[in-house]
Amino acid sequence: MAVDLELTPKTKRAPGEPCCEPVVYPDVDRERALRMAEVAKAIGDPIRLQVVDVLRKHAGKVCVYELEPLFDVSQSTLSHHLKKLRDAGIVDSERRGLWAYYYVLPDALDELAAWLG
Amino acid sequence: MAVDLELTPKTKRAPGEPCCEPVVYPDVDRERALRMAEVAKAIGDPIRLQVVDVLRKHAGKVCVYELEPLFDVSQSTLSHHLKKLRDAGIVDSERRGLWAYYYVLPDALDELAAWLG
DNA sequence: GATATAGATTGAAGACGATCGATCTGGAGT
DNA sequence: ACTCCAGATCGATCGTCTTCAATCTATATC
Repeated sequence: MAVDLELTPKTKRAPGEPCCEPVVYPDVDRERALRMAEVAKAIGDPIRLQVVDVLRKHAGKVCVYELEPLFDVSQSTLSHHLKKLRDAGIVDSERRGLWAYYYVLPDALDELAAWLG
Repeated sequence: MAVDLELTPKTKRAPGEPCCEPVVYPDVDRERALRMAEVAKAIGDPIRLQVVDVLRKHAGKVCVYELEPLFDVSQSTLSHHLKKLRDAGIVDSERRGLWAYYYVLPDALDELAAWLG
């Protein structure tokens, strides 16, 4: 039960059989991982992913009213999804009269896209 | 609610003020959205994202034993995260002796990466 | 066979997410 | 002023996620 202060991992391994290459650290640091994971999580729902797809293809602005019939969820649920996308910094909206126009923020997906390769 | 087959939206809009362009359909169909969202959700956690990053940078195989000290979570939590990545089809593992070697499956991230641009 | 170890699984806690109907808000039309 | 409508928010339900300690399962060494 003696404590081993060597550079080797916390317990001995089978002699003559190295486990694997030396310990490696992630190239992506925790902050970057948090940012990218937040974006990934936001598009980690099929409805939100399709919403982003529609908004991207219509580079202009699309109002929630037109979005609604495309998805098989209630108005409040869609509104909730849009809020998630807003909170993740992927989309933003602009109000004109009764309608709210949504659009994908430029560069919002770039870091994740670049990491994915 | 299913997509409305009429050309006009379900209620009248303010006269003289068109809401927006005609209804558009997502280019990404539901099945593709489900597949991509599953992958996005799997990397939608900072630890899992960093795990994938380490495994990708070390195109070979890295065992869980080497992975453990890199992350500030218990062994069972890390094992659980690895299972999520396996279930999402992002990584796979191979057992050799006591150790389990993980690697990112080729093409696993391609569809999402391509969609993100 | 006995013991140690890498890793998966289980069970439980608490936080978080998706969804809905109902309600609230604030512009527009009458 | 009153009504109507697009959209946001609220409150509730129910399921999933993250996390841990504890246990189980193979494999390796003695």
